[in-house]
Amino acid sequence: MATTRVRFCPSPTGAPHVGMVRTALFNWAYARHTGGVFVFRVEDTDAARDSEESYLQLLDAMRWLGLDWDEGVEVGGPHAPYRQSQRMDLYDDAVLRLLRAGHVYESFSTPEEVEARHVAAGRPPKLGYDGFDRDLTAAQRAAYRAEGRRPVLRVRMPDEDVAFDDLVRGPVVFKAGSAPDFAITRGDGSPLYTLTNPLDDALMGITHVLRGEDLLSSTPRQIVLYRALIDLGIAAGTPRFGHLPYVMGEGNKKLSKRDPQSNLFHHRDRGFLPEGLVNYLALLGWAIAPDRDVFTAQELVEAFDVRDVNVNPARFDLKKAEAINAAHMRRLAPEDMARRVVPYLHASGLVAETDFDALPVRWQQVLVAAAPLVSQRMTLLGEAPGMLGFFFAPDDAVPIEPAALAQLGPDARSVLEASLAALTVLGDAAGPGGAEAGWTASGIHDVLNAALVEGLGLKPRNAFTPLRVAVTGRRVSPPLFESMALLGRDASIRRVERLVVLPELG
RNA sequence: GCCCCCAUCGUCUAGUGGCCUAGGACACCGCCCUUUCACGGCGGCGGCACCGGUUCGAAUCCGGUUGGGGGUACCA
Repeated sequence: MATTRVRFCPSPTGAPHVGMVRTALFNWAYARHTGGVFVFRVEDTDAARDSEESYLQLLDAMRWLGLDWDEGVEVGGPHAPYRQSQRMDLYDDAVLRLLRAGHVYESFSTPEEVEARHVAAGRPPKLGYDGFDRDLTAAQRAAYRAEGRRPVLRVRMPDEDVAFDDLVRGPVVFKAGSAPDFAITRGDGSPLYTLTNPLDDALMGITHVLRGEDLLSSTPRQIVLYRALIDLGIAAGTPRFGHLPYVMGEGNKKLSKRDPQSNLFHHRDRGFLPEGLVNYLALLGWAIAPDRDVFTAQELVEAFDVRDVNVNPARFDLKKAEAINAAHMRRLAPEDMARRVVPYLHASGLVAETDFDALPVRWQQVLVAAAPLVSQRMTLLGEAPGMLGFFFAPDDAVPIEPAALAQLGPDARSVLEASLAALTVLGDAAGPGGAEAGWTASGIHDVLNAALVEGLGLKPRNAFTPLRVAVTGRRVSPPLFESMALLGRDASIRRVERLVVLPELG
């Protein structure tokens, strides 16, 4: 059996779109699942809309998500180059052969003329090209050229139904005459997507075309072009097509490029894990099992088959995406989590370094130790600064939320004073001879519990909330005693002392 | 206008004629756990668009209706 060859072939226009990424993901997963080849080609034939910046973003997106490709831009391969802007001679050659064989013809009609003919004949104006130039004589063509007109080349559509078996939708039939003869070049001779996409697929031996549903109705045209390419010996056969459901936004519309949620990098900036996004995107139109929806890319690859892809459009649901991401967050090993959090800490100005390895060892240790405390409390890495910021702030400058202060009762000061008295008797660390007196989470808990809950008869909630505010500045924080243990004895005590004397207190 | 696709809880989905008085997840609401917030556990809310057929039997098959979406470019 021939090797499966699939491709991802975006146009570099604008920022990477989550719908586009989902298409890339399914192609990648299918290639990996079948042991096939994943080709990454860039379709930059529209100079007016394409940009180098967008091309770079595409690479960035694919690499970030871990969607590696076997052939294509940057890595090369037997069918290089993989940017269509560098393949123009190939297109020119194919166009010539198509024209000589009579599969395409020169068309001089302007859109305005076509429309005028429809109107004159009492037809709706927007019917599409009418085949007017199909059988122009050489003399007529010469006359048009003499007027200064430059023709586009059109493919003759057959007067018969075009059918194919869609990998996700099953049999699809387009009625004869429903697609007009279509252009494959512009008037200046430059090739259009309608030519370059199927031609490159043929040239690159693509066996399975998995793409968005928006291209479903262009499939009969591509099949007809493919027949011509087969006739010319350029294509070995027609690929199998599979049309993936849309990714929808709010309302019932395709997720718009204008919507920030459509931008992959928007989600990365907020702190999505690539694992989380890959997992969530795979859920849009596919399911790994009836009762499970958290899985790794590897598990996706093992289970993925295009034939299992759903036909319905799927709405991008940020809440669900975040929940999936949170599940992956909890799976991260402490050091892994610590490393990933650093860029977000840096972005918030909490640390000067952008990279974990550049951090002072003391802070590396704090981060790794704090990771397990916060991993199940975070949905996105972007929450890390809020969650961990108090570790990095100077003791006398920990920001204290007004709301956190406001919730404290009138006895907060006395609670803090009692805490101080209890804490100061605690040693620096758990000594070999006196474990109960060490500055550890359990040591701190025991001594505080004895002083406040048992001693003063306070409810745990009332006893520990003032301390939490003193140490972290917030009403919500990582576990208090573990945080104090990590922060260290001196820093913890200084922070409590600071709050005690704060005039705003009670 | 014409062509094509689609239709299960609010959302993502499982379901390919009997295992379905329709399963899971997110969201939401209770309760439990608990030093906050979470995690976790338990429970609840909530759906086969409609009408006909086929069949002993239909969410599943067929036809239609309605409702969405896409295409109909010298964009991709």
